[in-house]
Amino acid sequence: MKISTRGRYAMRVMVNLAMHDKDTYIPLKEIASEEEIPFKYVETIMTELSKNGLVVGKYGKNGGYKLAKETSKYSVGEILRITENELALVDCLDCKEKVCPRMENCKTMPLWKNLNTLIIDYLNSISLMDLLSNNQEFNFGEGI
Amino acid sequence: MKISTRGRYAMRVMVNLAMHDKDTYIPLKEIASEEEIPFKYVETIMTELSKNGLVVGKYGKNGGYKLAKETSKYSVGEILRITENELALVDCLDCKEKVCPRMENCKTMPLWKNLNTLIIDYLNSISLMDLLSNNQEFNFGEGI
DNA sequence: TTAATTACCTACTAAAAAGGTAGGTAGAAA
DNA sequence: TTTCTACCTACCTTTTTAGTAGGTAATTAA
Repeated sequence: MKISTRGRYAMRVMVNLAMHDKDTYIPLKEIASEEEIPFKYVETIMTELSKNGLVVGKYGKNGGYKLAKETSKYSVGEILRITENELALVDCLDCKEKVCPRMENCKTMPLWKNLNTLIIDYLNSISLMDLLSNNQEFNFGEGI
Repeated sequence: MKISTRGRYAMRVMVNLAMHDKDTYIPLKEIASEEEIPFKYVETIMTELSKNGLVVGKYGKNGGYKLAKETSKYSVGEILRITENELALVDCLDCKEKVCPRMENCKTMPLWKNLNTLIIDYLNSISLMDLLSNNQEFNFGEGI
């Protein structure tokens, strides 16, 4: 029950990009060193984000990565969905998996289902833009 | 970002116990076969639950396990806290870990912190008794 | 008192996942 | 044409997860 390093790194890189000028390409080398993330590792993450259209890469000198759209248009959920291998909390919830034969009268299933919904809904409700603000609470109540 | 098999098994065993008579000891062998969980594996889980006082074990013939208290007195959170190794979503949130040097100006930290609180609060709010009801929603709104 | 039954304990192992490396090729700009 | 960068493929190491094996220690029924 942990967010993987991949997912955390991805979020940090996205935030980092979000803090740069919207239209300039930032070399990954820079980001990696700023964020203290192993370059070669983050490279594999970025390739995936790029393939999924979340960032735009550009070859050659003055190349690098930039965001593909406005920070307000990214949800945290869509970023993590790519870097974590699907966000389903238990395999039984993952449509791609064969359905569990116990499902029908499994007393614990609703728990996972509800928890999963809670998490996904929350992650989908937070935008990359929200993270940039210094308000530590964004749209989640009560404080910490 | 998955609930471990350990945690899921633990929940199923607890629910199973909860459906039996409150005062009779149920041999683990029975539960394991009913729940189709490898006996030797679930044994290690039960020992832990027992050591932490969640269930009471009794040796010998007519021995087995029973719950230590009313089903309404268990929160799902307290069961999972034992079987998952701490529920903290990212290590940075785990008090036992050394504090991350980036913490101060980490833009992603509030996200994890809030999400973590959301999850823990939810798990703590659901009781074992809630799971027994056929109402698939217990105290979580909107439906699925 | 003995045999059966059960929890409890310790140690191991196999498989999978996570985290990280290495060494390239392809494309673009100075 | 050199330099810089993304992008691709394959591998390696460590950690975690899931599961086994083979006992010992209480307890009860016969």
